[in-house]
This record gives sequence, C-alpha cells and structure tokens, in this order.
Amino acid sequence: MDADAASTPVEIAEPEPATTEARSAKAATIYDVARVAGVSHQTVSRFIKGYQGIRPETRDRVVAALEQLDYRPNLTARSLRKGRSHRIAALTHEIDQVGPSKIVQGASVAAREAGYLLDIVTLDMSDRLSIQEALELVQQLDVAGVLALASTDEMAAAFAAADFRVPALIRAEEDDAQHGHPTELSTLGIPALMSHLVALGHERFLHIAGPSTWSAARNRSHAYDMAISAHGLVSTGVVSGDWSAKSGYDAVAALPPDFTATAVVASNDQMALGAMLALRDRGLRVPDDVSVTGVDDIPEAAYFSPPLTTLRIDFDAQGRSAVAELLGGARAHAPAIGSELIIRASTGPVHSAR
Amino acid sequence: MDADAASTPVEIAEPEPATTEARSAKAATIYDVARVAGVSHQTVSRFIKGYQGIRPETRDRVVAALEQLDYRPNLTARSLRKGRSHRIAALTHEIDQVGPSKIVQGASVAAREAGYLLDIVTLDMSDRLSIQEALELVQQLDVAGVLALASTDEMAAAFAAADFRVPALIRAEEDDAQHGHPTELSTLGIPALMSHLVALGHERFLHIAGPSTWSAARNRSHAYDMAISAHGLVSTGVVSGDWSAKSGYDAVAALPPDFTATAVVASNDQMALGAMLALRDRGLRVPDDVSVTGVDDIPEAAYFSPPLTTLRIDFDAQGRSAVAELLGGARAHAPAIGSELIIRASTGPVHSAR
DNA sequence: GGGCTGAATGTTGTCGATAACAAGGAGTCG
DNA sequence: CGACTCCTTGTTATCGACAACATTCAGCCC
Repeated sequence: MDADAASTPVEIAEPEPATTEARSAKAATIYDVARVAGVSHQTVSRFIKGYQGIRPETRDRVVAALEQLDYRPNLTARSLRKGRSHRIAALTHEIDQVGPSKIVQGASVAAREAGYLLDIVTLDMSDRLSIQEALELVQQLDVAGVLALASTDEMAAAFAAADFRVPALIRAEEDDAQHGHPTELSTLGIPALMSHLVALGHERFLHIAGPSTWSAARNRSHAYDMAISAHGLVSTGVVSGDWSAKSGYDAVAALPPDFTATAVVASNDQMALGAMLALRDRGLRVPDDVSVTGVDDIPEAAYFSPPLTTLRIDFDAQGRSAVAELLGGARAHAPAIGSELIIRASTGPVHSAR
Repeated sequence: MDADAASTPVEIAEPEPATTEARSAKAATIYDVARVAGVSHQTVSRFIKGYQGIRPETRDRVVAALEQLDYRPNLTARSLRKGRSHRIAALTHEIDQVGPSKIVQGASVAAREAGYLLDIVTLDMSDRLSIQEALELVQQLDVAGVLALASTDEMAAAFAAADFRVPALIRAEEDDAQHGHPTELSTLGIPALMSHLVALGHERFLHIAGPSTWSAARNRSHAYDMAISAHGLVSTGVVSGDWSAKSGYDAVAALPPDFTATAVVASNDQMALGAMLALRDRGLRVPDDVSVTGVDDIPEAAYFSPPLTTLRIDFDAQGRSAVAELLGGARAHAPAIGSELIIRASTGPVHSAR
C-alpha cells in the first residue's frame, strides 16, 4: 500500500543529489518482510539468523519476500539491541607516509574479515589538543574497540588518562630501553643492518633518528646505540628528523664540512632518501664515499638512485595483528613480525679515506 | 532496582582483555542520569539538545548527574531513532600510494568537521569480486553516504549497478575524451607541463600512462595526446604502467636500444622515479640526455635524484571536496582544484643529439 | 479421547535515544 | 475566585532488530 506512493512518478522536490541515482525508497525492515510474507517479524528474524526449524513452505514465503523487498538488515538497530557495534576506531597519524597508510590498510582488511569496519580518525599524534578531541569523539562512538596505530608519548599519555569503556590498544612497542631487550619488530633487524655495514668495513657512523617522542624512533635509535657499542664503533652523531625526506636532507646538509662518517643510518626510508640527495649535493657519492641505509622498505626504495639498502617491515601484518590483538584479546604479545634486511646499492665497501 | 544487580561485586568470568585497563562499568544512559538527578529522562535529553526552557535549579541537578556519571550519548541509539547515521563509507584503493592516502586523510578531516566519521573499506579497485563484496557490506551499514575515492571502470560499473539508498559519489572525473574539455584537476596542468618541455626544446616524447581502466589515467593520457598534436610534436610511444615505480622502470627498460625520445612524461611520480632509474641503468643521464616528469608531487619527489619536475595535486583538497559534495549535495561540479607545475632538476634543455 | 509433548510460529518487552503528547503549577484576568 | 494562559516537566510511543515468553497445533500415549 505504502509502496504505491513510492512508485508514483512524483517530481523530486528536493534537489536530487546529482551525484548518483540514489535510494529507490527507504529500506525495508523485517516488519515489511513479515507483512509481505504473511508471517510474524520474528519468523523473519529467525530465518535470517539461520534458525533451522522453519517449515519449508513458510521459509519459501520468507525468502520470496526478502528477495522482493531487497531486504538488508539494519546494523544500527542490531548493534543497539546486541549492545555491541561493528566498528573499530583507528587513530592514525596523518597518513602521508607509506608506513602508516599500509598499517591502516592491513588493519582495515583484518577488521573486515572479522566482521568489523575501521573508523578512521586522522590526527597529529604529537598535538595534545588534537589527540584530546579525537579521543573525545571516539568515546561517544560506541565502537567495539579503539586502536592507536602509532605510538608517541603524547598518545600514550592520552591513552593512559582516557577512561575507555571498550578495549583499547595502542600499538606501542614498549621502550626497549626500559626492558633491556628488543620487543619491537623493526628493532630486531637493526643489528643485522649494522652488521652488514660493519662487514663492509664501516666504522664511523651517523644516525638520523625519528622524532624522539615516537617509541618506534626511540627503539631504533636504541638499537643503533647498542650495535655501536657492541661492535666497538664510532658514532659521529645522532640527528633527529621528523620522518620526512626534507628532514633527512637538512640533517646531512647541516653537517660540518669535515664530517667523517662513512655510513648514514636513517630511521626510515624517506629520511634516507633526503640524506642521499644532500650527500650528492655536497659532492659525495653513494655508496662510494658514504653508504646510506633506511628502514621500512617502501615500494619506491628499490628505485631510488641508488636503490636503498633497508629493513623491510611488514606493515600489513602489523595492522592485521593489531586488530587481531584488539579483538581476540590475544594478549599474547604481538606475534613477532620479523623484519628483513634488504641489501641494495646504497651500501658498499669503505674506500680509502676521503 | 535492577541496577543493584550490576553493582554487586561479581568476579569477572571472562578474561579481561589485558590490552588496557578498559571500561570502568557499562556506560551510563540518560535514564541513569535522570534517576540520579531526580528528573525524567526527557529532561536530560532536552538539556543535551540545548533546550533553554529548563529551570536553573533543575538544570544544575542534571549537569551534576551528567558529570558524576560521566555520561556519553550513545550514537547508535541516536542514529536509530533519528534515522541517520554519522558515518560515511569511503572505498579506497589499496593505499600504499601517497595520493590515495592523502585523499583519505583530507576526506577524513572534512568528514569529522561535518560531524561524520569515515568508514574505510580498502579494496582492489580493479577486482570486480572485491568491489562487489565491499558494496554488499557497505549497504547494510546504514551509512550516511558512500564515497569512492578513486575511479576505475570496474568501480564505476559497480556503482552504476548498485542500488544505493543513500547518496553515493564516485570521485570520477568524467572522461575528458567524451566531453571534449578537461574536467579533471590533474589534467588541467598537463598542458602547462608539456609547454614547459617544449620550451626546453623537446620534440620527441614518451608517455608512461597509468592503467587504462582508471579514469584519471585516461584523462592524463588524453591531455598528453592533445598537447602532442597541439604543438605538432612526436610521441614515440605510450606505455601503460600500474602506477608503481616498478612499472615505470620496466616501461623504460623494455624500450628498444635506439629509442629517440628526449622527454618521458609519466602519469605519476612513482612511475617517473622508476623511469629515471631505468634510464640511468641504460647509461643515460637525467636531465642531460632525457628529461622526466611526473604527476602528484609526492613529498619525496623533491628529494629524488634528481629532484622531479612534476604537477602538484592537492589531494587533501580533493578528499575534502568529495566529502563536501557528498554531504552538501553540492552538485556544483567539483570546484576546480588547480594543479601546479613544479619545476625541478629532472627536466632540462635538449642537448645535441645522442 | 483426554492429556502430554514438542515443533512451529506469534506476542510482548528491550536496547538508548528522540518525538509527540499530556499534565501539573504559577501567574493573569474578568 | 474560577477559567485560562504559559512554562516546565513527565509519560508514552517509536526507530529496527533480537530475546524471552506465550500460544497453537499435530502426533502420541494409555
């Protein structure tokens, strides 16, 4: 009956969003389906849940009605009644970097496989206010969980202070420095990376670190320090960048003219890229005069000039495991996701002193 | 009364998700608040909506109760009642590329400003099955709108076939080829890019296109063709890549030894990067022997060796405008978002014939 | 054949919020 | 001083689904 109204050709009063031939009517509910099928709404509900004890004849009527009305369950109503939602809030750093965005992607896929959707909230992970706003928002969202896909001190503090009523997980590797042994994935590979450089004859190093408020940056730097002392090497300096290629460039450009490092170890590929260009601009060749390494192995790294030696991080797996841990309560500390040393042309043997 | 049951200290049977000191209790509802304040739930609701006609004394009690219980509205219930949700589904291509991820970021911010959240669904935009699944999922989600943040033929087809009950927008520039004049942002800059190369004396070009099922790729290629004929130039070939650096490398590596192009115009920065490395591997110098250009201006482009001449695309604005258009019904065709020619060292004057 | 059992289906209540309507109380006026 | 406002607050219905309980009806037993 009501359906008739919808099928009469009325002219659209409100401007039809020209974007797409949207809605054909309002969505059908189980009550609509029940009416069409001549059964009670509960029978429909039972069918949808997969309940077996429905007489074939009844079932057929329901199926037909379902089909006819193109019924789609209303997840909002279901969530309300069931008291659990199908969304996970993912707080992520502004994703102009490959790492974070791949993590998001992995998390998104894993979430979907588990029947959840990812609500993305991008923010500046080092801006306290921005974090505060985001958490405020997230808390009214009745999400099934909250995931912080990167860890800064500010974020960790905000998480600790927040009173989540749902599981919350910050993908924060604990600080290695506090625990004495590496827990973080990327860290695990740094020793291998350093050994590779040592094997090439390098003894004097420069480290371009990430922002010190990022736990990942701290861990990598810590691993660098450990390797330096373990091999009895010389660290000619540690400069902090902000993960960007520009900061890598600036770090090297600011070095004194007579710096003596023969290997530059950057905490990510972008900074390594910037460093390589700065070296070149200073008239130094990579790897003949100076070797450079990164971390992440972004897809472009293999095509830098020269191709970059780096540690491959499986971001996708990180995103997936974060979701799994959050949902599964799989508190078993994040399954160690290995990193892999990828040797390319940006590292080479030490030549005679410059 | 029932509340008493909840307040008795029972031991938790189910394992407490160790991930975080989660929930302090179940969230308070307006009924809880009303009980504490000694008013009806409707009064609480009124206060929350900002209704003014509440006696100051009553108001104070409500405020106190709200505070005490740390009340947060349940958006799910609100959505159910109001019949509209606060989420937008964003379908995006696997975001290992900078462009898409920045678009997502812009969209996310814009959505949040408008009181919405972005539900991210990542998928392979050229995999029909994957698209189908995603749309299926999205349709039960009762989102306020559906946004496709990239446009492929497959996606466009799926969108056309889908029977959305909510506004849906595919960030699909129409094909310029069909409309005769450029509608897409990036396209607008290609003429400028080509003119720049022409001014440097280039006459023989190679184009590395994106996948032909992507409308953006087609538009850029079309603009390239137009420029070629407009200036009376020679296109020595058009090769299709898949947006990746690898495909750019392969495209150039596969050229015959005697190719004569002096300028390579790639449809994005990654492919340009790959092309530059391949040229170098063939013993050619950039830009002395061959000039190379990209499109996008990813943050790394300025630090390639050599820094890349490219078209800067404002992805952030694209994401924002997509959301605005979707929500506002602002059908006014996407506000032209300009692109800007960024000239760097990867382009230079043509030297004497090789 | 009355009463029992169990299978199939229907009725009513609930989740947490908003909306519509109802009602109690103070102030005004004839 | 009773009727009539208006202002404030309370009561009931509703969104769409799921859950608990209630009912109908057929088959079976003694």
